[in-house]
Amino acid sequence: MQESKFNSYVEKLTKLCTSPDCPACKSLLLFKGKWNIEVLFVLLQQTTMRFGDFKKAIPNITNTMLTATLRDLEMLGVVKRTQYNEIPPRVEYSLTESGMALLPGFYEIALWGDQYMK
Amino acid sequence: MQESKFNSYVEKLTKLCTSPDCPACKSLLLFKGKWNIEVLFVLLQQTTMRFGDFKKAIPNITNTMLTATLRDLEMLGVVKRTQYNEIPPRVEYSLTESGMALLPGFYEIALWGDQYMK
DNA sequence: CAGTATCCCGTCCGATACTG
DNA sequence: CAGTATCGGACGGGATACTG
Repeated sequence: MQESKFNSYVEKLTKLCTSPDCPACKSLLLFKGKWNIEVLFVLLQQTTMRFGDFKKAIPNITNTMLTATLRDLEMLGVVKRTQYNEIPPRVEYSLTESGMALLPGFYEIALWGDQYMK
Repeated sequence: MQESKFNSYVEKLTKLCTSPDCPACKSLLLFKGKWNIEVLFVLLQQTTMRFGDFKKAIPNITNTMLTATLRDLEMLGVVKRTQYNEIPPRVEYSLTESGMALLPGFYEIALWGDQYMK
């Protein structure tokens, strides 16, 4: 990476991140939970999923952790929960606009990993 | 974000992330430690820093955590540690090529936060 | 200056059992 | 089906004191 490009990125990033609790830095909350990214990732590829679908896609996750993670992602505004009042109950999870907008950033980070984490 | 663009991103990302322990997904290790990103961020803006500089820049961090974080980032290959055998001892930390290459991804994520985490 | 060495505590998280 | 409730252990991380 050439120096001028690097410096221009640093400058832009510095302008964005004015303090550890600025909106830009809050995006790190996404990475906090142990399961957040994995849950988000399977949802990215599925458009809409139910509780049981997540459990099938991520066999190691427990009920407790899956619930907590989904609630967390809902609070963060990246996942939408839709409940249908039927018997048996049906609940569907999908990405919000904000959730979809994460994709370019995730891809960039994943690309980096693919290059440098071999 | 339009659907075709979204789908093309999903496809590219899926190709990259074949399993939870593929190189691409290993990039998440960067976000694991509580202080990793903050340490990395101050280093981005400084090119080279010493132990004491970090402590000044991040007042709340303890010796233990700073050491552990720097070691972790060194293991991940994003930070380089250079020790000069002088009295008093001098140690300098700087970014590696791989560390600098993180910048575009970080910026993308920060941009997202700035837009959606208000 | 640049760290170790200990001690200790809170929370995260897993396992299991139960429910509307 | 889609969760809650409860318990207990492991581990991340803080505070303090010490060292080559």
